[in-house]
Amino acid sequence: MSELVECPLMEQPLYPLMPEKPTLDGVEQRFVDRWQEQGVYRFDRSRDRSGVFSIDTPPPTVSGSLHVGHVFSYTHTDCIARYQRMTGKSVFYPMGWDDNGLPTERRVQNYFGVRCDPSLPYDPNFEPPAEPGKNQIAISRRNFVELCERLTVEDEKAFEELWRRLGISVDWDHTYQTIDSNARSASQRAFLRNLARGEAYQSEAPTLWDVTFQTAVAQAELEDREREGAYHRVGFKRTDNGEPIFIETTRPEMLPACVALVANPDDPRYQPLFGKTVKTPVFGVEVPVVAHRLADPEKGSGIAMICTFGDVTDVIWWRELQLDTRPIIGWDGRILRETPHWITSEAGIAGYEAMAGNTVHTARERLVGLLQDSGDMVGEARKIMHPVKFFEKGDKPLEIVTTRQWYIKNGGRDLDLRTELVERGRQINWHPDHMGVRYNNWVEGLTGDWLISRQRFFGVPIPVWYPLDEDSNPIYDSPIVPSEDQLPVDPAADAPSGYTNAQRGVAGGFIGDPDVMDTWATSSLTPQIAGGWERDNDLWSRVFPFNVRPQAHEIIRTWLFSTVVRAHLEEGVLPWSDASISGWILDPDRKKMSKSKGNVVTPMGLLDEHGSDAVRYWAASGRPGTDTAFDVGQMKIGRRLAIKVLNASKFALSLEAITEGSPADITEPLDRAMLAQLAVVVDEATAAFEAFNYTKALEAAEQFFWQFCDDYVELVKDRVYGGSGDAAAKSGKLALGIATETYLKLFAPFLPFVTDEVWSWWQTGSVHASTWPVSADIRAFAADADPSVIGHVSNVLSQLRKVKSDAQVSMRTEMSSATITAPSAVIAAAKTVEKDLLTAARVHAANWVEGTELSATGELIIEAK
RNA sequence: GGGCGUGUAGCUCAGUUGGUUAGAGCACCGCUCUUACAAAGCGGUGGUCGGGGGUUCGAGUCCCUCCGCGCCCA
Repeated sequence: MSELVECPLMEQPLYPLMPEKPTLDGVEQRFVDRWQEQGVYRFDRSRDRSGVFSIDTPPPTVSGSLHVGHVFSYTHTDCIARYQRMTGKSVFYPMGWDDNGLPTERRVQNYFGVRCDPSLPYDPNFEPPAEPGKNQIAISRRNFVELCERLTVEDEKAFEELWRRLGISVDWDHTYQTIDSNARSASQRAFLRNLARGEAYQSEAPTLWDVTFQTAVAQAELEDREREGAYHRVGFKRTDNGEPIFIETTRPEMLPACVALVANPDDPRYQPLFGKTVKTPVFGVEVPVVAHRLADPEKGSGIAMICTFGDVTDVIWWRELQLDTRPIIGWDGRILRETPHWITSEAGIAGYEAMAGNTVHTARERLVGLLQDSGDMVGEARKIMHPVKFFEKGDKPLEIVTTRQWYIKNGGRDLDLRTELVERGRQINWHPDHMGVRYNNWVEGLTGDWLISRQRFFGVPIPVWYPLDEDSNPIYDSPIVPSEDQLPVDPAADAPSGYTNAQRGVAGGFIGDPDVMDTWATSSLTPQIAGGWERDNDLWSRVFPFNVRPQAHEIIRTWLFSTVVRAHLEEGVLPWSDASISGWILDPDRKKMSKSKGNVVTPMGLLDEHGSDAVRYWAASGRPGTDTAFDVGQMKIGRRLAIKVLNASKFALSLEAITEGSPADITEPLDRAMLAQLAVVVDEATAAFEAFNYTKALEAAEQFFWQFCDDYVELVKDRVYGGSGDAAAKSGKLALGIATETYLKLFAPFLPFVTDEVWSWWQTGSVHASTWPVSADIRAFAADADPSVIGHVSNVLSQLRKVKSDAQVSMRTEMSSATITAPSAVIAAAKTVEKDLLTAARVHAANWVEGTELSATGELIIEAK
């Protein structure tokens, strides 16, 4: 008994919380819970704007599936967020869910077996059937939206679970949905202010139209797809002498909509024809031959027909040459049933009747038959490949129809605004820099304003009504708008002030605008929605303009640009100072990963298999803006790194590493040299993070850490055990402690779980709530040591190890003497730490020889067995 | 067709304003059961930097040109 009391060494170990066998098992769940309980990532709204770092987090489309790309890009942002938090900023990192739009509508239709009919009244007691029936049940828009909301709640849970498990440090108290009432209010408020300032307007104009979805499509949602088409060579007879003029068209079915032929003004073949007229074959309609620069002499026969509206070039010609309007395509994509008034000949009327009511495909077949019978078409159709415009989510070629739609000015028609928006793009700090070019190309290539109305259901309604005249015709020129305190409104369900719902659709009453806003018209307001614009002015003043918008490069033209437009119009500022653009995930064949190719991987499965830190390590190794290969190998390296952090830290702490001490305690040149190197690494990592280059910050930390483990720890081991006395041991313990604390902090943004695990053994609180290392503090302990010394010493140590490796003996083998040849600078460096070096290499005596190349030889002491 | 990016070891990638014999990790080969770590450690092999031309005392790096790949826009 008494012996135990008198023996201080039998007291508790220095770090009693350190486990006997450290492990990564279960760290994710343990710390996810702990962070939530302790509110580690809670936004501190006592801080003013200068103390805040705010992130305009991309709201994922929750009805889409989770994929590796999510893990990839959100990790990038999280690394930045964690760094900023550690530098002392209060980080505003909200999460949003993008529920709007077509994908959700489709899922709701299939899942519940319903379809939306906006003409129906809201049924507050509606319940969908337990199993979707054969026929879809028609329900009101509000009922439909409620089902959308019900379904997306489930989707959001899956996303939230993944983010938490991945260790994304968002503040879950600031979560929004792009369809929730705050988002609806913000979207409608912004729209009403655009309207009041003349920035939003409605127009009856040719509009790209998806016949499947029955909705208008904006320029930003277009994509060209290469499709097979065929040139049909068709003759138009001159009205003066009956000679045929041959055009080549891929859309012969548009012939009844023809308003002119067009050729390039410089084309000598057709110059004599300008000002003359021709007659359309079959229909016998007289049309002029006109000149325009956009007519391509190389294309087809060099002369083309202009129709209402076969393609976007037709629209330009129609507008600039002020041609007639002769539409023949309906909103359903079929040829209009009623024979147009401009077709008057008997043969023409008969020809039209053969096409009327048909799809364009059938109409084409019919008309080609007629043209061949009449001899107006020469030969067979000649097949070609050509680009055709599609809605990015659609699978039928777009038609152009004339409809009344809402627009917001975006510089597509107003040169001054365009100049301002180009300038805004220049003001953004792009990461990487070259992504700004995409913005610029897009803005300068705009051909019209932003079409924001959509003929869909699950979105934010356009908040206007129209009065009806005595004949029940809407008076579109004088829309009725709500006051801002009435928002959000649903014009399909709510009546405007001064009216009752009994007057809906009645002469002298009103109707609501039936349309909803484009998804981007809502998500362009994510800073406003998340930041509490006009809802929580206190919050707004602390977070706006935001610091950074993280996003993918393919939506620069849509999300990024539209957000700039809204902030510019409303606030006259940029919505954020920086944009950090992440790249794609490529599969090992360097193809973009996609579901259709069957090469996507379930993110949760990855986290289960490798651990969150390991997957994050892989993600963080993808440089900003760079496409990155999906690489399980990198995840395994990440896992090894996490385990190494665990083991190395345990070892350092078991050597009684300490952090309490003064610079005077660091007496050993080796320790100073290591700390000098560490200070440089801190500078590198800090500079990289300030430039949003998380990858470079990780590389700097990692490189230091491996060398620290391989060389410094080996070099200092014996001394810390007491081989050179107490003072020399204390110097090593303090240096080990400072280094351990520092590398844990440097790794914390990347490996949040393992670093907090180690932190919990010997420090209080969370490493994520600690402070980012300051190089000057470390440098104070390093005195004026040269940071390059460690590198030289490592190289010498390697050479001494090589002697043993070549002799195929254990590294524990003693050497009675060693001869080291090296440049003078290396010798000088090594000699400053000679005792540590020779002890670690188990060399009894060293002989230093100056030479150009580093090498070593030695006398090994082989003990007889 | 136009724009941007990219091409460095078998694979994944670093290579700062042009400056000694081009680096790291994985893989591979060899060694060491060493007391933090054998799912580990130590050592090593491996590249005419996509091809060609040019500027320069000197080019992975700058210029021209061609080729491959990716994305964006037509």
